[in-house]
Amino acid sequence: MDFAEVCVNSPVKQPRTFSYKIPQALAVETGDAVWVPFGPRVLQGIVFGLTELPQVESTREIIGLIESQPLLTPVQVELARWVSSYYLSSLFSSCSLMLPPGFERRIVTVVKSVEGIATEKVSSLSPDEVDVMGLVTEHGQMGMKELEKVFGKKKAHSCVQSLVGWGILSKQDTLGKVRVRPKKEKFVKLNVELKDAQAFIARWENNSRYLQRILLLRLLVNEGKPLPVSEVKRKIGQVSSSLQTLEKSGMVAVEEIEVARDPLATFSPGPSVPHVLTAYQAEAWQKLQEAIQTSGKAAHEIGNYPKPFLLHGVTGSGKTEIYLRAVEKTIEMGKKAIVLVPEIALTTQTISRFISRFPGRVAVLHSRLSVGEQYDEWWRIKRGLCDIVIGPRSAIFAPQPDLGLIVIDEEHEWTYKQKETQPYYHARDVALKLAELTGSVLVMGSATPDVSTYNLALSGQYQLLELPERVSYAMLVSHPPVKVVDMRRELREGNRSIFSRELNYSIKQALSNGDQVILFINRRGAFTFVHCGDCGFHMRCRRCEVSLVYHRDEDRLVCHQCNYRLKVPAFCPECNGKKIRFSGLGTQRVEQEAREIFRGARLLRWDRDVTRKSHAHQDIMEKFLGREADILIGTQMIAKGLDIPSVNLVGVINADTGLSLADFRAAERTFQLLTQVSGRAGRGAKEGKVVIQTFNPQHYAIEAAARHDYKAFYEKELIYRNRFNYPPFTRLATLSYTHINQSKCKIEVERIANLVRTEAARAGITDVVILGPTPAFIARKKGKYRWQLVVMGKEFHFLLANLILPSGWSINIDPLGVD
DNA sequence: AGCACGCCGACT
DNA sequence: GTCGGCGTGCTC
Repeated sequence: MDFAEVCVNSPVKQPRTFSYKIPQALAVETGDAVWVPFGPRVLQGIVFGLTELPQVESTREIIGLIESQPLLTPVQVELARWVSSYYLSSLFSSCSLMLPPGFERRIVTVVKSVEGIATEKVSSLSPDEVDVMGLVTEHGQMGMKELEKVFGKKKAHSCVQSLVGWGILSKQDTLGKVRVRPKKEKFVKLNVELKDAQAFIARWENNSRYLQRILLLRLLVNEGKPLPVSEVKRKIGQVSSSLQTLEKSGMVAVEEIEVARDPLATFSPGPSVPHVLTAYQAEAWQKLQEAIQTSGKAAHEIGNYPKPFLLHGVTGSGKTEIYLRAVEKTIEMGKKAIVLVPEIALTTQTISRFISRFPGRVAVLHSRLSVGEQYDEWWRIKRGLCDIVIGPRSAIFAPQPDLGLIVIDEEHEWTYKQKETQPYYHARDVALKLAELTGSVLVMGSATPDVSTYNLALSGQYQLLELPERVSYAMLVSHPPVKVVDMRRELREGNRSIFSRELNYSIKQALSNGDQVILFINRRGAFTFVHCGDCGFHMRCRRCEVSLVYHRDEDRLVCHQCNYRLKVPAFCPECNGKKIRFSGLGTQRVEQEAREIFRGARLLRWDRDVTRKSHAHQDIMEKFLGREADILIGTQMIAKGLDIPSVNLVGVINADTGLSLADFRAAERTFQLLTQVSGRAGRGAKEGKVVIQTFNPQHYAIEAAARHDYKAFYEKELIYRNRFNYPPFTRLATLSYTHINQSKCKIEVERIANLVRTEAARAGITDVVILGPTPAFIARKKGKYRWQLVVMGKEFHFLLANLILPSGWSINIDPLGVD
């Protein structure tokens, strides 16, 4: 094998590998990170495979290894290949997901002045060139980036080029700074026999000049192991001089040892409660246990990997206990696990249970960890030191060796789909592929499974495990009764408050009983719609096609898309009218009105505006748990993970906000959210109550949520999906294009639409429909127009994979929601 | 990123 | 017919 197929970190994203010759002296294997020449520069690359023959005749040589061991396993290389081809993204971007944090290093161009320039050359330079030369000579050397800042990109480049041509300056590519390296700490240890040290102590301990040295030696003798210098300093004060003397005399040695930073410091382990399984739990556990046992015996080696599990369990049915046992069993079989949770900050209660059940063996991957901490964790995992990796969607790419189990908690959550940067992957789909590649057992859990997931479970693709009962502290509890209030009727009967009479009464009742209340409203801000009472003009963001929301605490109009902020105008910008009207409902207004109506009640608000600070989630949760507030008002955040026994009433202020969205998944989302919110009530000893306010009381999503009836919802939803041929009956992809010029944007999208349609016809593809061009749901974002095509069909992969799109385009496979 | 290549307009 | 603007594509 003389050649390597390498995917390079090229600024032009390439979905393929390039062939390089392996130098005689270099041992290269699949998964290695290498430096390779690429055009005029040196780039980072990942070896995807070794071959006898290159793709092209003339090849260049690999420069060297970046790390002495492969950073990706063969399975990960395979997974990267799959991610790239499925999501139509570059190979390197897929690898990036799996590489140690801070791995990517840029090339920095540095300009230096050349020694001994003949002065006669200088006289023929332009004034700009003289300035550039002057600045560079003054600093000795300068980065190209800095020069660009001073002179502008164009000028800097042209001047540098001619100066280099004259031989006055020289240009060199160097590597950018390493962003992270292992954290090292100085340790001090005894460098002589124990008895020699003791003899030294005995001899000098009464001499005051030796005080520090004696203290230090005693400490080392007593501890019997190397100690961090920082700890020594903490215990016996300043020691650097005596340390130096002892080191010189050879009594002690100081060395640097790599240490891991401790990211679990912020998690307090919860109590580890032994559990007795209910009959349903026991049945589910039985099947899961069998699968873990067989897969541990490498059944997948004959191409027979275990069928994924869907654990459908109502809120509070004890899914976490099943996960914990599955992890335990997996470890017993000598394998390791990855546990995915939707959002670390909102699932601390679940994570604490893992940490206390498996102390010292859990790695929690948290986006709030510093890059350094993330780097340490990556290597700890890679070295096989963590039996369990818990994290958000990206944790599916953790370098966990000997993988035997993948758990996806709250499988239906949308946070599992990456939508900020390419590849736009879904962690659930990646997990399915990874489970297949490693023969791991995959457990997806949810109270309200994704309609597509449940459909696959019913069709036998997944094994369905059902937990239909609620348990609390080993006792069976019933679902709280849900009262649906028709807000049209409230209006008709003269109640214009945002609280229905039912909810108003229930809150007062709960407060007088000393119970806690949760109020759910799915929008931030105070008023979500601001318009002119005279001409009807409505306040919109000037860069995005969305309404501005009035935020009372800062007295500003805020764009929830681009964060643009604006003072409320005193006059209408259109007709100069004075009647600026506020309407629509957000958390701040609910807080305000609740303050007026329920006087004396202590309120707490939980939305993105108050959680921007780092530990805010934890703070709010603890405050509410510690009964420092009576009413908690919040957005979806309160619907997740919060397990508070003393909450007896949950009020949904407006169940319809999600329903009105132009998305075929609107009903599903509403059902999931309402079910989750309702699940917050009555987790303790008392029976809870849920009040849902709505203008659509007959909507099937609301009716089914009120009856806690997942199956009824699923059946209605599936009929609707089938009628309009939406997933799971088809697949979707959106191709979107952004451009500052509205008409250019539209023309380009029309061009591609025609291209795709022609190509589909030519290739004889009949089951693919191309919708559009249409403006995106948010037709303009941050000043750029957005048009898109929606591709619907079962087999569009071939069609899209061969499409060549100019820059400005992006493809989203299996998109979630409107964007 | 940087360089080659090519297409089009202004000039000898 | 030639020179050179820059827009586009390629780098194993």
